[in-house]
Amino acid sequence: MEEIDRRIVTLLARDGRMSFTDLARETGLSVSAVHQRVRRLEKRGVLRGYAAIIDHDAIGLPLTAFVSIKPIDPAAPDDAPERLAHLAAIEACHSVAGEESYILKVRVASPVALEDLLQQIRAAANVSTRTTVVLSTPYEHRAPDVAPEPASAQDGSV
Amino acid sequence: MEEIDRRIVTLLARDGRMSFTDLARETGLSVSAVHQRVRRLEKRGVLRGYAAIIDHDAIGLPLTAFVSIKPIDPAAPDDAPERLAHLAAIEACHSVAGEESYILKVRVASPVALEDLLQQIRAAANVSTRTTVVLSTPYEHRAPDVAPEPASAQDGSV
DNA sequence: CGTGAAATCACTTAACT
DNA sequence: AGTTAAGTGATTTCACG
Repeated sequence: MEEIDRRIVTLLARDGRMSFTDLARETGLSVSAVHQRVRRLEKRGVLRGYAAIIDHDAIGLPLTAFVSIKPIDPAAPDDAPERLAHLAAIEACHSVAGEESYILKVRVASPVALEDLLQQIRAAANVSTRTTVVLSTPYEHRAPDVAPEPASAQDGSV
Repeated sequence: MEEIDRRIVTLLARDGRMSFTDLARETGLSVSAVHQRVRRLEKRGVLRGYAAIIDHDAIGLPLTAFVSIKPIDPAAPDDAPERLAHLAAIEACHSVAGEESYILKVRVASPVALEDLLQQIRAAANVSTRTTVVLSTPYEHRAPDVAPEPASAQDGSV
């Protein structure tokens, strides 16, 4: 991926609703050239989608936590992500190296809701849990520095 | 926050570039009524912004990790977030309950880049670090279920 | 891959319930 | 807060270099 695509990705990471007109101005290309590149980046999966950044306090989910999980039966097939996918409180699921097998990021309304969620997680995936409660979030969702890296496409499209 | 605002927030959390026209269709309101509500939600800070969701593999940052940090000198003032803010590899910084004081989410190009980043973190914030490397991410950035919660605004605006 | 132009559609404001 | 209407500006497609 070269210079202009990187610039487009950076700009959209910082403002997902930036217009093609503004992207064109910032990149020095014509509007339709930018349009073409954005569609290509979307199709290649470099731009995976767009999301509003929400204030979770304002929508009644003020409690964030990281939940590390470990299988009760280490011999059982590890399908925890699928078993947990129906729980809307789980925002993210990362498979990790170390003591535990996954780290979940969860958002709930209250301590009681967290307690309830943990029970659901343990029951659904047959795991033990270790929970780290977030007290405050100095920053989050910072856009990456898109550097001039290899970035070979996995899907063969170009 | 009532029904329609919650619906708007939900829709924009799932597709941050959804047009006002589509939002109007989905909510049963006129385009300008939706427009008005979105602007109000932005000003109240419920909608904090918009971002493209990026494939970090494609932009040369394929290594994600969680870095927990603990002050070397527990008596020193705790300004780790500001001291670390200049490091672009840090996507998020959460203050947490438990053994450590913060959990950072970081994105880097390689194991060596991670090693280098950890040294920078330790030096900049005078902390020890404990790192959990992400092996894969079954899911991330899932939009919340915006439920009918209190959601009292903190800024007094209505 | 790029451009410019044309048609369509979305955004934004205003005047008015 | 909502509506419709009207003007402006953005998106999208197309023909072409």
